[in-house]
Amino acid sequence: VPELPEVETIRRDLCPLLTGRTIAAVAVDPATAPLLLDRSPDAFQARLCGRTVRSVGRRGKYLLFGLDDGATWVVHLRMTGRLLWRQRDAPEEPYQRAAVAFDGGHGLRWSDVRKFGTWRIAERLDDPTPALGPEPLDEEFTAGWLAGQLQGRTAPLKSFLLDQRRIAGLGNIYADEALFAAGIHPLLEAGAVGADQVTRLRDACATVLREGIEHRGASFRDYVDASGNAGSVQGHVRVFRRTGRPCYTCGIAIERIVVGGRATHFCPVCQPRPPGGEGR
DNA sequence: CGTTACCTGAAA
DNA sequence: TTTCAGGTAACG
Repeated sequence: VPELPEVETIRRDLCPLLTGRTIAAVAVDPATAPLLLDRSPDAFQARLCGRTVRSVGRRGKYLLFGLDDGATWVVHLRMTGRLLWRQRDAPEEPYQRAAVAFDGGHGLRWSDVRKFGTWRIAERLDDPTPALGPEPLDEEFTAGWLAGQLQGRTAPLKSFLLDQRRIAGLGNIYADEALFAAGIHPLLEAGAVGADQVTRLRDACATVLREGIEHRGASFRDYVDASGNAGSVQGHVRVFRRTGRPCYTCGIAIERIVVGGRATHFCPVCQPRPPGGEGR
């Protein structure tokens, strides 16, 4: 569900609401706790209560709540996780699995149909996230750097783009959209991307993610922002889930294949199959 | 590197 | 009833 633009939208919404607020209580559904938390619900609550939020950050698809004692509360929404800012006495959310009450009468509700989401606490000196590639909207994400990463890789380019250790934050929607914007077939071997294509690919990744943030994320299914409102990216995609519908550029029907176990959408004309073509 | 499992509900 | 879902970790 949430990729970089969705997580960034939530981060921007929550930053002014949470910064300076102090955690008053943490409640977690006991059946969900073993999947959600990195410790017992009691230990988690004890670790967070009384802490004040100093920063609300993001790294890839991880939300990072910086606490006043140097620790970081690390949240990953995975497929169906939602963080909603609600008044204390607001009714429980559908599939609400946890809640964090803050001073001031509001709190965060955690809703997660599939229970894949994770909360953990990273202490001051811990790495808050696993090893991730660069932020695609940062300066360090250059064509030269990307070319070096692509070098020698045999995986399909689509799979490369989804690998968070290479680039942090692209998911299935924006990977398909970036490949369309760059005019590259998703099955092209990563190491076979040409020098001119690398530059287009770098720019395409940054552009689709920036536009995704501008449209406040993609609500094809479960995603909503911290107020419960849908984004509008789904009204602007060129290929994602447009199987059989005409390409906005050339009019040919968009195709759907499976790459690395993920649904993949592309235009067979605007993203021509590479010569010597990958098959499957 | 590719495949599978994790969990649940909506859509086909 | 079966398939599919925007993510990742753990497999072989």
